[in-house]
Amino acid sequence: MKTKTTIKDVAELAGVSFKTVSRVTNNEGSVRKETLQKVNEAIRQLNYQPNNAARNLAGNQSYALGYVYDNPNAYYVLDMQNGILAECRERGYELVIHPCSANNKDIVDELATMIKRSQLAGLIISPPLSEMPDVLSALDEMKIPFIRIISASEVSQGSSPCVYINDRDAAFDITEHLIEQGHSKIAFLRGDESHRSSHERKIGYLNALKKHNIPIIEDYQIDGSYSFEFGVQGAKQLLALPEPPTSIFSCNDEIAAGTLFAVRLQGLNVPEDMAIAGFEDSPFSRQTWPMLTTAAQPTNTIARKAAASLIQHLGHLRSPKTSADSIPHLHFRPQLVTRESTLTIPAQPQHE
Amino acid sequence: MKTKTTIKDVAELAGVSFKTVSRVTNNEGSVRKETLQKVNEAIRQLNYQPNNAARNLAGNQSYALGYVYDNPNAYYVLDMQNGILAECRERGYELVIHPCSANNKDIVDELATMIKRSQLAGLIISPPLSEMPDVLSALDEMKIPFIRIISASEVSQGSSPCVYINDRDAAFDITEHLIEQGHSKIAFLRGDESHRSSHERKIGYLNALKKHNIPIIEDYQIDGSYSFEFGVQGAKQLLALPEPPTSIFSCNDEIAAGTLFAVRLQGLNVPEDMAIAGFEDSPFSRQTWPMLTTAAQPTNTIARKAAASLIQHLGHLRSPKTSADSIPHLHFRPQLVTRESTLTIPAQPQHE
DNA sequence: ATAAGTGGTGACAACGCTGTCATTTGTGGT
DNA sequence: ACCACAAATGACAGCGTTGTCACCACTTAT
Repeated sequence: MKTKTTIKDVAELAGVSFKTVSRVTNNEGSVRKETLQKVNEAIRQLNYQPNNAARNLAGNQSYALGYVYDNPNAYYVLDMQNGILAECRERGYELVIHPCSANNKDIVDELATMIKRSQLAGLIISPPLSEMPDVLSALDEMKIPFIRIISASEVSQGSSPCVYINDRDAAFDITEHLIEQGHSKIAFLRGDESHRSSHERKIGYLNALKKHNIPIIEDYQIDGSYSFEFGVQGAKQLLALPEPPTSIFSCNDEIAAGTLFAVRLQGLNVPEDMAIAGFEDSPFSRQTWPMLTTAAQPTNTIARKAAASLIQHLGHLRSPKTSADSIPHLHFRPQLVTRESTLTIPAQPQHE
Repeated sequence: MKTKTTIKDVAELAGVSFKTVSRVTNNEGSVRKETLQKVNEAIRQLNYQPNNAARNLAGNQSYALGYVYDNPNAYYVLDMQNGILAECRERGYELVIHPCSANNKDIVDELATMIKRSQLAGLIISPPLSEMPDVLSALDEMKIPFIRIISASEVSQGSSPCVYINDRDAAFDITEHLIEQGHSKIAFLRGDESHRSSHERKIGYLNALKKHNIPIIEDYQIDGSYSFEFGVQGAKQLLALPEPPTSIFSCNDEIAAGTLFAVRLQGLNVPEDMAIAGFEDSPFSRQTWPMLTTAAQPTNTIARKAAASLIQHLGHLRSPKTSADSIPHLHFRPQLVTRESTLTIPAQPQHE
């Protein structure tokens, strides 16, 4: 790794004091154009990279974000991670990832320790942790800035900045799509209790039924978890009903894959005998036969925007002159993606 | 975040000099038991966490590892990541993840910049980057310690420390399993050219055929990529042959899922008309119908061991007295997991 | 001409820790 | 009891930055 080039080497080459170099690297302003150019040239020549450790130490601040999650969905996590990372790289931040268990009793202590240890400047939190009141209040108390991704159809309990995912209306769209396909016996397999998304999606489902005056049947609604296994089990339960549904809206693609599995195992055809829809547009919704109708959300973009928003906020904290102190709220609504698993009437022109 | 507790606070409470506290936190030895207890007690009481920035700066070293990957398999990446992270947390290291593109022309520069920027102490590299000679030699030149996960059946080109995954013999096992099920027309769908694993698995496949004196048919071997789409396309190609195979060994589960999809689309039954095996034991090998026979590797454990090994090596670099300077080699052999997609003759007792 | 800014720059302390080396304390051999 | 030597501890100088404050060279207003 050659001999380390420090700020002083740059200063010498540029013929200025090392403090001036610091001014340049930090965009502090009040540097003459001429000087600025000399310094930048020197930086380029020496391929100088400020030492983060020294920076953090001297500035008593940190350029590291944390991503906290507890999510079984590998695709989702990786999408989030990559999105955040892209933004971090661009803005000169580090990313510390922190997988953890939401039902760990000491989750709050764990987070506190981790924030301290890694000297984090801010946190990005995805569901279900982002929806746990005790975690949020603890974080508030620690006075660590954070942004969270949550499932909600509208801005809710004021306080902390959020990225809102409108699962409710997206689920409404899916249900309405099933109705348009001629279904009135539509079942719903709900995901984890602890994820607000599962409730939101259910509300969307119910709203669509109500709007179209379709009777709501208790037996068609089964609560479970975001897993393949539940999809299998839920489908079996539905098929055993005296009057089984003709379509099943599963709360995510994993459940839907299980549903599909079980339905086909019974010798039924999809979508003719049973239409099946998922949610999330995870890769394996495209790897089933037939492919699954689902709702797509731009997870990577969501993550990037969340990170960008947080970083911007941190910047404001540092220079209190521009006290646009609040992080703006962001909204996303997953988009319906229709595929073979629900298309009984002739397919309309597709966009995929 | 309260008032920061520093090493001096601890020293004062324990009634020793702050250097002694440093000795304790760094396990330097030559501290009396009695003193050690006092200090530890003080650390506990104050919930003291050494400041990493200061540590790195003063010691001119770093407690951060990098995980470099370019892999489309979310489950694999996350497993690796979690394994490494577990070890890092335990040993007081940070983890910097670095997804990148192996066919990026400037990959070497990119890594150099990243290593410098994040002040990394060592690297963990997974395929296919871990198998690219130019990347390795560049890393060697930078003198950054690293450990890599590679596909190989035996210790090869000496140099840098590796974790060896014996894909070859595992593929042999799978092929032999198909043979035991009565197949002699066994096709092989190979994954990416750039992943050595795809070649190793093919060699294993060929070895098994040879051992059992089964003729090797060129048309049964198709090269492609580790993707669902290739599985679909490859299967179609095989089924169009004048004399199609009776079983297909797909180079990983994703390909196998595609294969399954295409085979069933043709109205064939699995495993009766066509047996299908995958590789990797990724979750969705359990989410197909029927479930896929595959080979399982303990990715999480592999990752942990790799990280542990690297960290140990870094420790040795610091204290050159114990100059066990070489990182030991580690070997893993994926294990055959038989499931319905290949079981034509009555199932033997299962362990899952 | 003189006082009062203002933008640009530099000197220097401080951040919390590790490395080095000097110093103190304890131990065993005589 | 004494010395020699090792073990335990402390004093202090950095590590590469940022923050603070002082300073200088100009303007601009008097």
